[in-house]
Amino acid sequence: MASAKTEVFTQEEQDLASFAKVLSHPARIAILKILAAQNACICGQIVEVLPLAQSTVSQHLKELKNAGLIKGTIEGPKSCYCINREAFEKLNQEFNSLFQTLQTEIAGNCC
Amino acid sequence: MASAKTEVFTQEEQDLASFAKVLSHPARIAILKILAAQNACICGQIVEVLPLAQSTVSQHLKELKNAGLIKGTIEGPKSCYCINREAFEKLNQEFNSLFQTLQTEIAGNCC
DNA sequence: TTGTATTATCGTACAAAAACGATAAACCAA
DNA sequence: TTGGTTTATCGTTTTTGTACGATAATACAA
Repeated sequence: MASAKTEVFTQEEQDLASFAKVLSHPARIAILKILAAQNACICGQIVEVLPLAQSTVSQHLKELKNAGLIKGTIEGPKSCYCINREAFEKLNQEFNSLFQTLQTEIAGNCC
Repeated sequence: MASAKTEVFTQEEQDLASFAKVLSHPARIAILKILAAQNACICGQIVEVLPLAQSTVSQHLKELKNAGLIKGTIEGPKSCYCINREAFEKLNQEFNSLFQTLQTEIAGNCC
């Protein structure tokens, strides 16, 4: 937060940080699991399961959607959400790339 | 933040969210890369590279250390930090586990 | 058209994160 | 011991995140 002097960090670092931020709340992880496990794509079904107000769940869904991790379509008065597989494949790759970098490029630990 | 009603979410969800939160700032990702790439384990060297105040860098280092992602040892007046490989292996596994769950357990997309 | 159900958005309150300067703490060198 | 170097911590300010209730918007049913 604050200024963050975001200009200085690489695009990759900022992208990864943004994705991580979306995953940094247990409610959003729970929502993703719900979407993945069932066809419970309707917002109301998620509200029933989670102990959060409808407006709060809707807010989390919005963030997940803004990040591209889920897709949403309107079905009449209802809204249908589901996992965006392509996005997660990309995200998975980015994380793995970071992990590989961190684990392999160690020239020799000093601790 | 706020209450977060953390009691309701599973331990796995909370753990993953905590790890993600640590990675949710580009400065911390940059610090991890610096530690991995060089033997620049000294706090001062990181301060030189990043456009952040020394106190801010120290704060980020503390968070990384609290999360167990890096190890730190005191060398006289200096502090030496380095990547905790074991922690990253575990983190990598947890993320991969989540990604697999999200990508495989889709019973049939509705969007 | 009127009502009902569902979801999104607005406004607000509070908690947490991020940044910085200043200062304290720790250790080595002279 | 004194002074210099390095890092951690404290105090503060600003920004962001989280949560909720209330309300608006949307579309279907009667």
